[in-house]
Amino acid sequence: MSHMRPFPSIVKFNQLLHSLTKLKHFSHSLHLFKQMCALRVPVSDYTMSIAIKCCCQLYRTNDAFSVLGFCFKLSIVPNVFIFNALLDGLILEDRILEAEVFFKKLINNKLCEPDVVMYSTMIKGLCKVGNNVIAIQMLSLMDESGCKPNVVTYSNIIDSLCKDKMIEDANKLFKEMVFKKGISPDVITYSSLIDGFCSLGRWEEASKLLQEMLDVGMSPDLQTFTILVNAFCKEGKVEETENVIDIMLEKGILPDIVTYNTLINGYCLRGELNKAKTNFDSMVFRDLAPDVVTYSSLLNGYCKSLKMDDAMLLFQEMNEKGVKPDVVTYSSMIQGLFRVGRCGDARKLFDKMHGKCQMPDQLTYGIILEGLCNNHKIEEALSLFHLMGDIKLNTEIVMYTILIDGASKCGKFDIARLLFQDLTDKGLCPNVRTYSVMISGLCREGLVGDAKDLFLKMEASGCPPNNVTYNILLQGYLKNKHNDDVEMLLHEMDGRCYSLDATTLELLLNQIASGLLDNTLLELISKLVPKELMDGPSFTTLLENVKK
DNA sequence: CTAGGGTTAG
Repeated sequence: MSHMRPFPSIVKFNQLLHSLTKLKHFSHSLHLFKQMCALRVPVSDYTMSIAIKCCCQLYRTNDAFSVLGFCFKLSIVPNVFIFNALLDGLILEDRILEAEVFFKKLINNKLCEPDVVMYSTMIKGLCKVGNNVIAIQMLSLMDESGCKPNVVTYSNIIDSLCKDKMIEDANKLFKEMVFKKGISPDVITYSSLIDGFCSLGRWEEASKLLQEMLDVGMSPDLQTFTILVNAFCKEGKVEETENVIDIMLEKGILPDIVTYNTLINGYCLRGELNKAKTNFDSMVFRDLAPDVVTYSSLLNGYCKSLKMDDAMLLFQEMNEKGVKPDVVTYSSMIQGLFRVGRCGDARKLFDKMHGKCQMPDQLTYGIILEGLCNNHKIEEALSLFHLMGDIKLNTEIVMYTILIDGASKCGKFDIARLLFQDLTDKGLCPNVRTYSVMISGLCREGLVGDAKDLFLKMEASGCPPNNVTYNILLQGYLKNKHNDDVEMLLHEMDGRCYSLDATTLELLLNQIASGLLDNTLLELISKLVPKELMDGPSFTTLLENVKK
């Protein structure tokens, strides 16, 4: 095309760039764009919108704005597609404040009339930074300014609410969309809600939605099925998981790499390593190449089960296959090695990740601090902590909590106490975990009175104890024979609708059995036992209907 | 020849 004179129509060039962009070959597309400019091909506004989109998708939004400047030079008037791409780029880079300023500037300077896509993009950005309330305000704002929201606008907010576990609000908005606005939900809206309900274990409602979809003749797609697979195998519902896969295949929908990764990860989290490995093998058999997520998930499964030799072999295999381990992979491996006491090997891998330019992040450092503490290397952990510098920004309290827990578990409660004092002096606020870990440490030392004082201080400090804190203190009372306090705490837990964890329950029952605790407590205790995981048959029956 | 929403890993 570049050798033809005159040049082919710009439409032909645009089609070419468009195809590359659709295939996500953004840099190639940009490369061609640059060549076109060098050849002085008369580019159009559409060409510019593609170039700008490519920059944005490559996280080079600043460059995209340079291209916008180039538009003015060429006397190309930027259109709403160009502005939307730029807005989306800012949001992709989490530059929400700049996005808002840009959005307002476009409106105030009448550079373009915001359309439903622009509003939806802005709403997506607000949701992304956790500003659901403002997002909902913008929803009514757009309505007032005569721009009708559509199913995408609503789905953006609904999904965000679901992710924040605000499922009731999501459901309310869903109803508003359907009944007040007459906008029909599509497969994406349903999938978001189903995922929301599933992740809260609310199977009944999830299945009702799935049924509703089927009733209106809408078929779940690959992503909907992947959502169901994710929910089922994370819960250990093996039969249901396999059922979903079978149904997918019957409907001619083939699992993709994400579906397999989801399966493998889900099984690994349940310790079902054989199932995970079987799925790993079958994805290879189906000609899907495992990626870094696949390997990291399976490897994490091995690490969590302390099968470090298998993990090492897999780590080797991924390197041989040319799949580059990333910070997640290394962190999993390091955690596993620490857990089996192979501190030297953990250290080697830590050095290696630096060598491969995979920089440890906050989670990695947390894993290492915990690993060092669990292997009685408190001093090393402390010096690493002091060397960490900026990396611990925003997570310093997390690191402190790990160290406090580690020190007191090693019997060095004096260090734990110093650390707790230190963080307070620095003006850091202990969170519920910090307090819980401290209370646990105090109880371990037999200082139940101090533990109780700290427990009471939590409420006053605006950081009320949670279910875990209660269980920790209760265990402290039980182990230190503070039986008078036990009953009171149980009543409080009942009042707060808290429940006993397995360890605390066992401790309670043992003490009752051995006569250390009064058996009249049994009635109260039974109220605090969490409901069994609901294995209602409804989901299974429903899956049968999906087949039809 | 145009744009925006849902699924996976430490």
